[in-house]
Amino acid sequence: MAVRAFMSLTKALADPNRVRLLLALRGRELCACQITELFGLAPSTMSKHLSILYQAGLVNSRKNGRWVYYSQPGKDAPVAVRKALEWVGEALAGNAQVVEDARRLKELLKVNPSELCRRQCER
Amino acid sequence: MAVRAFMSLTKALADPNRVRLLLALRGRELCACQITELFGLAPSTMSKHLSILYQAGLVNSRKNGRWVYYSQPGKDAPVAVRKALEWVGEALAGNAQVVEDARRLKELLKVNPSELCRRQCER
DNA sequence: ACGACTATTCGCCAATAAGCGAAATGTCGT
DNA sequence: ACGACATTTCGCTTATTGGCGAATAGTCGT
Repeated sequence: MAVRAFMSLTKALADPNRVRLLLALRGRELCACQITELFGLAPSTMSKHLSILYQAGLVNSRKNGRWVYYSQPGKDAPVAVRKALEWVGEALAGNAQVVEDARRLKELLKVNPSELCRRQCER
Repeated sequence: MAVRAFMSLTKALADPNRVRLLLALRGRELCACQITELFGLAPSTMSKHLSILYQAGLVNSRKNGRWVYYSQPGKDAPVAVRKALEWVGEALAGNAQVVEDARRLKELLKVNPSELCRRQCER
């Protein structure tokens, strides 16, 4: 693996919001607006984060109409990526912030995604 | 593990020089001046990099007189640290830049460390 | 105690990255 | 075709990081 490519991985992991997002994606895919709401950032900011993770190969994206769904890469992902996700997952297992994120996400999933987008527009 | 502590790991890995250094430390300890010479950076710059790696727990340091030796942490290191080093090592195994570093390091080890320090002063 | 020497800390500048809002892109329903 | 809507791109500001040289700290030999 080229150093340059590896750095896109490490740099992608060098931001708390992006790391938290990777953990939130365990076991489910999330729409961009759900992710944006979860972190309370501007949609444009979140989009940038997602782009960085995508470039690094740390998330997959799937487009369905106007919605874009992000998810963890599967078994077909490069070893370095799988290792990275494994490392992040193990290191932050049971972490307070991550647990809290999971709790808030659970609530968020009850709300219609369209409602979330509306909230973001009102800001 | 706290997110904050984990970020000190990921941020430490988010620089190519620091990652290359971690690989150079495999199997041997190196004195600060040897490291500085290997990367061709200013001593103060290298010292900063070493401090960041040390804070993150990714390197050990041992002081012997005026020299400070840096090395890979051992079995007693936290799991997250060992995992990180393992990940870096596997991802960049056989990488051209890393191999070249190893070659240059081999030459460097033939030179008396004091000579290296003198070189750095002349700059 | 003093000068030579290795490494680190400090102060500064340039480059990179995170954040936002506004504008642009692409998609759906009518 | 058009307006509403979800997301991304662009332009900008602020914060962080990497780099250097000068000054400081700590250690050795004399």
